[in-house]
Amino acid sequence: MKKRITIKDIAKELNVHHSTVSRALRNDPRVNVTTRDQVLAYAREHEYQTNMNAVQLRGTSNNAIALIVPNINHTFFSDIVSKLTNIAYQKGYVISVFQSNEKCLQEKEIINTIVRHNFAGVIVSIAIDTVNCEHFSILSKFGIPLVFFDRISREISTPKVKVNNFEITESATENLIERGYQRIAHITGTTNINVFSERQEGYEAALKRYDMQYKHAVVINDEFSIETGKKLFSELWNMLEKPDAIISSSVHIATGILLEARKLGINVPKDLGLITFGSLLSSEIISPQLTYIEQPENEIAEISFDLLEKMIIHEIPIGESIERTVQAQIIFKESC
Amino acid sequence: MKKRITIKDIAKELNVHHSTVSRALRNDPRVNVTTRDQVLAYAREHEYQTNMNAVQLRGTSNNAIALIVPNINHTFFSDIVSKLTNIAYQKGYVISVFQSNEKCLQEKEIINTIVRHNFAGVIVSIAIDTVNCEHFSILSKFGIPLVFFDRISREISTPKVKVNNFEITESATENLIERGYQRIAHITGTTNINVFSERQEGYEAALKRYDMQYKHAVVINDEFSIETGKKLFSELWNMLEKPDAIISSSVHIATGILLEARKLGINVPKDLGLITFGSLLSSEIISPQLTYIEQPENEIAEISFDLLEKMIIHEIPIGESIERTVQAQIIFKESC
DNA sequence: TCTATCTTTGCACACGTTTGTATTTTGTCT
DNA sequence: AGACAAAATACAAACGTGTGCAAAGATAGA
Repeated sequence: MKKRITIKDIAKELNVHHSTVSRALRNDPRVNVTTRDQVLAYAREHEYQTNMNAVQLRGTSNNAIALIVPNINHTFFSDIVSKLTNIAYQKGYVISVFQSNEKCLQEKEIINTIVRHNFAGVIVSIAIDTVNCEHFSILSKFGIPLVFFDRISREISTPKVKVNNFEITESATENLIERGYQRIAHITGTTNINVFSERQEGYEAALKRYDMQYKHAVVINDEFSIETGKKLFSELWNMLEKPDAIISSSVHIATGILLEARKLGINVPKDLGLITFGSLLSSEIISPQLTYIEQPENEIAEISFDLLEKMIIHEIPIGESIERTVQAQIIFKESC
Repeated sequence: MKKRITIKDIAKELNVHHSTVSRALRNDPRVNVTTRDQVLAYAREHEYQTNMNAVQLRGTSNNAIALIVPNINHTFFSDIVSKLTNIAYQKGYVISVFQSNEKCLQEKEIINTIVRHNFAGVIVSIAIDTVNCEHFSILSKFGIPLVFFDRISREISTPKVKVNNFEITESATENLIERGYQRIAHITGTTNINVFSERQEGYEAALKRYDMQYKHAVVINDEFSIETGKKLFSELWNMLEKPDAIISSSVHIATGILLEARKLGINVPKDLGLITFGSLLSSEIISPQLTYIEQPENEIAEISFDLLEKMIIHEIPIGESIERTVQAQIIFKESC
């Protein structure tokens, strides 16, 4: 466990000034080729590593990006995390991933951490728990680029990447109607999140256009789990006016519904139509296979990173209000 | 976009020296209560945030931990990432997650990044691609604590958390034998990873004890995907000596096998027994349900963090060779 | 009032880099 | 050889904090 080697150590050893070493390491043309090679050789041999704290303190450069997601272990987010990490790596940036656990308080503290550590930029999908987005404004105050994706805040003016939730849910609802379903229920999350409110609006728009009288929206405050889906469906099925089709914002919920329906001997898709947002890895093996709405994770990751990078290199000013929408699509299978 | 406020700014404004401000912010008893309150009030009002780069440069404290996993979007790892992130958050540490993509080269560069950014400690599960673990030794050289989990390196002397792969695979194999399966195949990964070699050894030990003549191990170099599983099984089923049971190291592979078997009209578990490591979220809904080996992700995360923290606070010296083994268990379902 | 002790604040340096400017060395041409 | 430009190097300051030590101020005891 030896002490970390610095440019001053190298300088002393080679009888030059440390500023020369600094320049040599960065291939500055002002330093003589032979001394540069000497420095590089010595540095390589002694495993010199730049101290990024010093570099960042000085404010010269900064390649650290922060990514905040509500959950790391949900497919939608873990896919995006994975993609973003790879894109960033390829472009010479380093991504740190943070998990808000859907809690506003944790989100706040993460933001503070990010400011304290001087990250070059932040990509966020906000927590369900978050109603007031005030804590994000500190980033702009400190001049830190910010990009929202999927779950965005209307209050904060900054680039955003979102999915066409309204249109795709409207379309899904219309599809169910045209297939003859009469009583379509919508299971979604709290409406302070744009994603869920837009889906709800799309659902309602379709019902209205087709002049359907049945309307039933369920807002889930529980965890989006299979268990919750089961419980929810058995409640739903005990109501006077049972639905004959369901659109679910969560594939876990939908899976729970499917399981419970199967247990109750309900035929999907005959007695119950089902469309869900998102898919499971094992979707193929489930019978009946779920019709699902596929969101373009790759595209979301790419656009988000692109926007952030443009902000970092000042191609896009901080606070600019750009909104990019990507297209989800319905993948028709057997459940409707 | 105002400039970041520093302790010197506060000092100037309050007509005290910045060292006093520094002490006040950290509740040093040496500073007068009234001036301390003044400082704290001013800091709060102007949203002062410590510059961690300066703090870390000075070497006073460091609460940043790095976590390297082969893939973020595989259940086993994303669960551990999620748990670890939460534990760390709760204890006042900040976790940055890195993804090696199973590539040794990326792993190396991540290690360098970690050294450059002065992380307080590292938790790693190594990439499949990694045969030579030399690049990890730089961490000890720089005095950075290191803990391996699941996929560990035998070469490096440092705390390690592993699963009882040998015993559990031996037990799984014995179970299949006692249920009457005669030709058991083992599908696993490259043997330079301890996880896979230990499983292979457990498999062989069981065969030997029961004096079974059929032995067939398949090492997968492809991606652990459903597609690979399908292809693999159709190959396997075309061999002269077909297996009548399979133990799979990957749930994706097992799922592919199940799908392909179903397609070929093979009855699971009658014609083919199947046990897999790991499970899918939707495992419940698949028919037949897969018998799987459950690994205690929570425990792995907890122990790993605990060991790392002890190293950070010097309760465990760097380079200490501790090995903790957690117990996996077989969850019996319908596939065998 | 004077010394002794305790409390509070100021001073200066260090952490490892980068960079503008000053200084030295080298090379070229007359 | 001398003058001058060009190349190479050295110097110093700065980024924001933390800390040992000195200094100043306050308090108390005699």
